[in-house]
Amino acid sequence: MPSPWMEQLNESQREVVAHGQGPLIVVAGAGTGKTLTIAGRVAHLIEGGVAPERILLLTFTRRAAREMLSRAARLTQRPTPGNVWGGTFHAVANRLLRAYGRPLGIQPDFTVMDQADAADLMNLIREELGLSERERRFPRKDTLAAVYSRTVNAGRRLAEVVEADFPWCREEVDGIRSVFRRYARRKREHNVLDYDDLLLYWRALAAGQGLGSRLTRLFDHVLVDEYQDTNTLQADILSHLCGPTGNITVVGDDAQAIYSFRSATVRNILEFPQRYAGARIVRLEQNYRSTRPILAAANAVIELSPERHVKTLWSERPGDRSPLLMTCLDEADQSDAVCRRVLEHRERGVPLHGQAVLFRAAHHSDLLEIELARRNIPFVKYGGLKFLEAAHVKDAVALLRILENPFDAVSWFRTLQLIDGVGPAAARRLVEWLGVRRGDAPVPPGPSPVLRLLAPGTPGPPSPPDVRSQLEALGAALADCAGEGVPPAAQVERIRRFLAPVFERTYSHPAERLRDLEQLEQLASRSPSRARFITDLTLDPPSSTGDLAGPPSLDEDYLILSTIHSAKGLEWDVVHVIHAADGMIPSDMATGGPEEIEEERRLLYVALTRARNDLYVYFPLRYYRRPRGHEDAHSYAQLSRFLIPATVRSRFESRVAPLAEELIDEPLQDEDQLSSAGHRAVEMSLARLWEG
DNA sequence: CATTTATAAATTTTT
DNA sequence: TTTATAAATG
Repeated sequence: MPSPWMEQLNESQREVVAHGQGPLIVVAGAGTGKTLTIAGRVAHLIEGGVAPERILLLTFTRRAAREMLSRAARLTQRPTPGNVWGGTFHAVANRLLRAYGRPLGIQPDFTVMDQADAADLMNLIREELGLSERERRFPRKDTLAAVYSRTVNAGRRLAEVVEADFPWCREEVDGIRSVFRRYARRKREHNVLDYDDLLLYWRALAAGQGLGSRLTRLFDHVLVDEYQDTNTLQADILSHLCGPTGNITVVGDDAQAIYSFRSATVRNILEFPQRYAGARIVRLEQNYRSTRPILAAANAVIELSPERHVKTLWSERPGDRSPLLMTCLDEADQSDAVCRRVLEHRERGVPLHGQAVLFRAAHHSDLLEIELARRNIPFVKYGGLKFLEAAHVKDAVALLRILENPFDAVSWFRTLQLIDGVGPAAARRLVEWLGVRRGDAPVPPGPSPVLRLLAPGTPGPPSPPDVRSQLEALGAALADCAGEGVPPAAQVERIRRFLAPVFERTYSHPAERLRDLEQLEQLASRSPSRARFITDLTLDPPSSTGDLAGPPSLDEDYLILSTIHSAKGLEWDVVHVIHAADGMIPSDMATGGPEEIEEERRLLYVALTRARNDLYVYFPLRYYRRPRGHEDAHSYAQLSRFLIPATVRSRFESRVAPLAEELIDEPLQDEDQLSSAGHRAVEMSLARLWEG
C-alpha cells in the first residue's frame, strides 16, 4: 500500500524505500536525492509498523541525522519519527556504552577525549618513558595519535601501518608500541575513552563480549549513510549488529570517498555484496541537483580516475551556463573576483546563504575572509574550526572535565600547570599526591576525595606559599562549581573568573581569550547538564563560526565558507571553488602515492558536484611566500592537474582576470616586468584598502 | 634541579 | 599561532 508521498520518488528511489527484509546497498551518486530516499525509507518502515526506537540511522554528522529524521517526520505527517536512534557512530556508541558498558568494565560516567587530548596523553607517556630525550628523535605527539588511530580503525598490525603510512618512524616501532601499551592502560585507570575506544568497545559489545545477544536484537533495521567513508572497525560493528542476512541498508558513492586519512576504505562498499550474500543493489543515477553543463564538467573530472565508478550520472536540468574557470593573478585578485561574483549573484536574486566558497584546507580562506570583512559581506565558516583546540579553551574544558571525572589525570596535569611556579615536574608530583587513579575500584560516594583535598584549609603537599594560595583558589573554584544544581553556564562563568588572572599572566591578548570563554558559556547555556555539555563538545563540536555566534539571527543573510570535507552532502545554487592550483588540490601534503592523489581528485569532484546552477573555479597564477622573506618572494603555480586534460578543460569556459592577462602575455622573460606586475598587484590590493 | 625565557621551526582534511 | 629545543635563571 504505497503512501501518497511516494509519488514524488523515481523508480529506483521507490525501490529503496519499499525494500523489505535483508541487506540492501544503494549506490547513490552526488545529488541523486539520497537524503530524501533515506528519509523515505525510515518513514516507510515506521508506517509499516516498525517501532521507531528499533531503527538505527548512522550518519556522518549529527546535522545529517537531524535533517533526515525531520524529513521523515514531514513525510509521515507525525510530529516526530518517535525515538529513532540517529547520529554518528561515535555518538551512538557513547549512548550505548553508558547504558550497557558495565560488563566490559566501563564505568558509565566515563569521559570522552578528542584526538588532541589523546595526543596530550601520548606526550605525557612519551616523556615518562624517556623517549623524548634520546639522540634519535622520536615521533611527536600528533604523529603518535595518528598512528594509533589508524592502526585501530583499520585493524592492521602496527608494524604494517607504520611501514605503509609512516615510513619515517619505522625505526621506532618498539618505542611506539610501549607508548601505546601504557596509553591503553592509563585510559582505563582514568576512566576515559578516546574516539577509537568508543568504536572498539561497541564492537566488543556487539560481538557478544558482555551482553551481545541483547544488543544484536536492539535494532530491527540499521541504515548507514556515507558508507564509502566508513572504516573496517565500523564495518565490523555493523556486521555484528545485523548478521549476514540482517536488515541493513547502506548508502554510499565510491566516487566520493574522501576520508582514507581516517582509515575509511572503499573496500567496504565494494565488498558489501560478498559480505552480505544476496544483497540487493540499487543505483541512483539521476541527478536532480546540477545543471547539465556542471554535471558534465564533474563527470569529466572523475572519469579520469583509473578506478572504476560503475555509474554515469545524468541530469534533466538544462542550463545555458558552462562552469567558469577563472585565472587570477594572485590570491588577492582571486579574493576580489570571488567577492564581485558573489555580489553579482546576490543582485540577481541569489541570497548569500545560497552561495558557498569551497577550499581544500581551512586556512585557504584567510585572505578571502579579510576581504569579505572589509566589504561588509557577512559569512559563516564551516570546518577547520580550531575553537576547542585553542589553548585557553582547553584550559577551561579541562576544569570542567575534572569536575565530571576527578580521575582524569590529563586534565589535572594541564590545570595544575596553570599555577605560577608549577611546571610539568611539580604537576606530576601533585597528580601523584592527589591520588588521581581509579583502578577498578568503584567511586566512593560523597564529594570527591580530590575536591576535599583542594578545599581551603586542608593541608597540602610541601610547596611554596604562593603556590599554596593558588591551589586554594583553584579548589575554591572547583568547589563552587561542584555545588548542587549549579547550571553548566554558571560553572563556566565561575571557571572564567578563576582563569582571568591566569590569562593576564600567561597570554599576550587575555581579553580576546576571555571573550572566547564567554562563547563557551553561551554554548553551555544550551546544555541541560555538565556531563552532556562535555560529551557534546567532544562528540559534536561546534562545526561553524555560526555555531559560536550565540542565538542565530535568522533574518541575517550570510555567505558560506567551507572546507570541501565539511561540504560533504550539502548543496548550493552557486558554488565558488578557490585555489584550484597544484599543491592546493591536490594538497602538497597528499602527493605521497597514487592512492592519495586519487583521493584528492575525488575531493575536487565532491566540490564541483555541490553546485546547482552556477559553478566557478578560481586559479591564482602566483603565490607570495609567507612570512620570512621581506621582499616579495613569489612562485608561480600550476593549474590543478585534475583540470588540465582537454576533456576537462573543454567543459569549462576559461576566463583570465585582467591583471593576470598581462602576466600571461609577457611571460617569464623579463624579471622587471614580472616584479612590476607584482608591485602593481600589491598596490591594487592596497588601494582597495583605502578607496572604494 | 625545576622553571622560565628565548629561539627556531612547522603548519590537511575530522569523529 | 603553536610547539619543540636550548640557554638562562631562581
